[in-house]
Amino acid sequence: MRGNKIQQTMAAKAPAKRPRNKTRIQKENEERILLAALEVFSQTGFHGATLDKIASAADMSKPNLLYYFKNKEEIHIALLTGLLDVWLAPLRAIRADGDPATEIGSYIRRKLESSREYPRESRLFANEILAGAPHIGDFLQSELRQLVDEKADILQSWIDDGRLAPCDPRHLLFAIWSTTQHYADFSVQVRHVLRLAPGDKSYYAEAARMLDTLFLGRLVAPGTDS
Amino acid sequence: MRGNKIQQTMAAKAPAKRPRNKTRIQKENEERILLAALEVFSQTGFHGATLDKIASAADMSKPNLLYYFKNKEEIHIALLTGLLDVWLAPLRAIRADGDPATEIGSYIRRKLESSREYPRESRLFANEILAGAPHIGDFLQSELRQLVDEKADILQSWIDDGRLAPCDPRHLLFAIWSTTQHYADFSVQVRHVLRLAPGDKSYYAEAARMLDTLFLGRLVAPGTDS
DNA sequence: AAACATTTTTACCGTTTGGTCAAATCTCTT
DNA sequence: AAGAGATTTGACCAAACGGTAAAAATGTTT
Repeated sequence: MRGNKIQQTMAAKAPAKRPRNKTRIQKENEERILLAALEVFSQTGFHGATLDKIASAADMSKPNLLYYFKNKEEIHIALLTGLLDVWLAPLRAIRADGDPATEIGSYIRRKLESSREYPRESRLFANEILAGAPHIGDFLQSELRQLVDEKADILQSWIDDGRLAPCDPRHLLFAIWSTTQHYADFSVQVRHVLRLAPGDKSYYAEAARMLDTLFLGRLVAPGTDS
Repeated sequence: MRGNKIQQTMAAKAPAKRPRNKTRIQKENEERILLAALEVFSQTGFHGATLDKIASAADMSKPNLLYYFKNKEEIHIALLTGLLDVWLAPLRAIRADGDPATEIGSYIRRKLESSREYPRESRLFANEILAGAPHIGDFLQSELRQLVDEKADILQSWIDDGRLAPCDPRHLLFAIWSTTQHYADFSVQVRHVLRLAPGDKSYYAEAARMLDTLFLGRLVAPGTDS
């Protein structure tokens, strides 16, 4: 009841105006706009982004931009919904019949890879969640929750088999999400602490090592606690 | 050369207008404004916040608000700089002569407590970092970096003593920051996944257990990997 | 209670912003 | 090459926004 605006408008106009196949120009320009919007939204957030900035980033006039998307919100929603499948792909890939260490390790590597390759998408998502998820509340409650339920069951079965330490599987996922996405969302802080130049992404190698130790190894040496 | 605007303006006006002690009303109203601004900024980010919203949240007229802070940016900076000491307090408390497990465990608990008690502050900070830290870049490069250097040395000494697994100490801190702050910054997502109502913070108990297992215990059972 | 400083309000201003409209131009099909 | 439909543009608008000026009201001090 919250994130279905696209479908509503589509459905409402369906009888009056048939969808028509997309033109070459249409496809090209929509792609250009979404690319420009990703850049702008991820840098300044929804409210900080202006149609003028997006239009100029897409090398296009503002009215022309609004010929393809009827308003700013629609661009934002189009970006987010387009992102969600890619976002969930690493989690979907977890297999119940795999080895826990292997599966979790691969998942972490995929999420970390995702942070390194798609930092703008990560920040777009982070901005949306921080703002209270006004556009993807539905997704969180349906698709995401269902997928998490599924995968949590797998993790739970591993726990029941004694192959994974007893813990709340969902919180384990939170830990993986937060640590991996941190490197995209808080990259400015990471770079300042590590004294790296703006473009430098060399820290990802060390990050992978750290997360391996944390999730697959043992951090604190045994015997030190009383 | 980036976050010293307050001092500049203060210094510039110093000879012309002495600082004068703050009035009762002044102190009261500045506090009211900062409280209201925290609420608004943390909900909508810097650009999404408007002076009208802040003023009305502070139950005050806009010009009256601008009598106490000369513009929107100054309110934002005042909030952030006021936050930073509180933000670093948990890290400062790490002692070199303590037990690694105890010290790290306490640090995690303090950071988690911080997320639960000050979620708005956490989101304010997250928003600022996501936006590229335009107002606290200096802080990240100086105070934060120096403190991290200090504490990283402590962690490194524990590693050298074999009391902590070999890892990059700074990345260990990143992992603690991200996992603990996640519960404040991404609380909407956490709640949706866990099927909890908006105000419900009951997940913090389970979060603490998870992070203990992760950072102080061993997640994946030994012997499962080939 | 007079005198002074502080605080608050009313009215306003220039700019930015999201968005519209109709005319002009371009593209594709026949 | 003509016509229809798709695309692009320039001119424009109302609302929202950050901020100002000066007068009015209030508080404080003597």
